[in-house]
Amino acid sequence: MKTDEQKLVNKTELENFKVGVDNVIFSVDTQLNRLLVLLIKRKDEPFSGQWSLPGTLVRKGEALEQSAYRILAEKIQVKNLYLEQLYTFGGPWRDPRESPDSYGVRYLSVSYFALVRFEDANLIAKNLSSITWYPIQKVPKLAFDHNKILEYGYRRLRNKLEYSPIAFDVLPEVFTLNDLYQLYCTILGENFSDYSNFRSRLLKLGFLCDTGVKVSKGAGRPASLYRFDAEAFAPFKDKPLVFI
Amino acid sequence: MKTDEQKLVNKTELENFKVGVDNVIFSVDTQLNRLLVLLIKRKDEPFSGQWSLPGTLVRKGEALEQSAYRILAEKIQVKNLYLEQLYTFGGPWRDPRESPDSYGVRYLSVSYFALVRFEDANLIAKNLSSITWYPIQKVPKLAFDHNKILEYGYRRLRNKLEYSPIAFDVLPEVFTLNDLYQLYCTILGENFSDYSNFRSRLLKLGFLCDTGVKVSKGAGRPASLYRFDAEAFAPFKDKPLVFI
DNA sequence: TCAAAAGTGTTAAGGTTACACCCATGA
DNA sequence: TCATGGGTGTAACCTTAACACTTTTGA
Repeated sequence: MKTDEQKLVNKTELENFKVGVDNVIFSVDTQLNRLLVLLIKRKDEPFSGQWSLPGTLVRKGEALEQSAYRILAEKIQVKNLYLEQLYTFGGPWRDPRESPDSYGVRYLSVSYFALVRFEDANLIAKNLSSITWYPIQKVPKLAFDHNKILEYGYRRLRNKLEYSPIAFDVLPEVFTLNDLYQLYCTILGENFSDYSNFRSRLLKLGFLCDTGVKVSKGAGRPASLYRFDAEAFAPFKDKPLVFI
Repeated sequence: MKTDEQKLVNKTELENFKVGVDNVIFSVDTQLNRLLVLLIKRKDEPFSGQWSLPGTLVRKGEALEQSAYRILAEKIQVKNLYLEQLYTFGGPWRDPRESPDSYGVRYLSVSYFALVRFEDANLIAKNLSSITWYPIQKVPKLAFDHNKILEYGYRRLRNKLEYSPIAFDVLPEVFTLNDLYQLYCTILGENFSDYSNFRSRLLKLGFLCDTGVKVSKGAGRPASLYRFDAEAFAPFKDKPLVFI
């Protein structure tokens, strides 16, 4: 039987942690106009066989962001991406392995949110049935608290898109204004803005430059290819800028 | 001498963590029109004697936010506050105790940002020279990476104030529109907006209700006391709302 | 020559800014 | 009666939203 003294000591005892990084990786399939999120089928316990966000535990000497890039690189080959820290979920009993019968340490998750270019993202997997792009509307029940993390990431994506130039990290070097508009529509939903108003707002900002090159898409007038001019954008950095 | 095999094993070894919570606690002295941040003088190694953000290590069974509230309650008595998670700093070598000669585990910090009502915040300390409100412009070099955390929190505070009703968590139950304006001025700097425009914008939104009660401040016309009407605000929740 | 896709222009409604001005009180 | 702080009004300007219209192409 424990004395009161012992109970007090137990109460103020520090928790030991393993730290994991979970990535919410988004991509936009511009052909089918679908917003996708990358999911992994777990092959180990806990939650073996269930879909989850791609994650990993942080290794000795590894920075958190480094860990996020590592897991990303293990799952997909990609040239262009945007990545930022999302939120930290660290309450007790997130992970069954916390049980004293198991490892007896708490599992904290630092989540990151990424947007990658769909066209040049190659999935890496021994068997491709264990990794897939899921349309955001069709995501099933995920392992751990990953549905909550995903929801959080989705909200952040929509906000970021409205007042940051992250779209250009994920579009090809040159793109038509319609490509850009479609990307916004896919993520924010139709009728977030009229095309012609979107167009004039973006052009007025002055950091999209017309390359002069035209590209034809079946019938209809050919579209100009534009380029994002990072230098012309510089003055807007850290300023509240609205794209929609 | 290590074999290549051993090196590889070491490389993929998981890190063990202690998790700390560090709070960036802001307050506004409306008398002197100063934005203040709560700092603690450390009395233990490492960085003994240096100023730091109030922080603590997470205990067994304790949620992160719970930990943030605990350290806050240990340092100040306060009735009204706003608190949210800020960012997680978890790179290697943030803390000298990570050294193998010391505890040999990594110290990760989940930071929280809080805004408290200055008037009813009583500092708790055995000796008051070890805890103090610092004007934001005069903050010295802090322990660990706390200056970086503070800077991050300061940016978040300014953003939050512009499009969230956090000011009302920190104002008295009833307040004059000038009190509100002064709060905004102190945090965002003068000339963020004309008083009369600020006034009409806020009143048009319709969630500030005039109590009819007047209060006099020396010479001059008495001001109406207003109350924040949380119910009338409800429809604006989760909508992008701009106060400035 | 017609439909499709790209791109331009117009207009009404509403918001923002920078003020000038009126009101109520204490000294 | 005047200085002080509170409160109202307004005209010029800018932004937004909706939609009509022109241009350039392939079939």
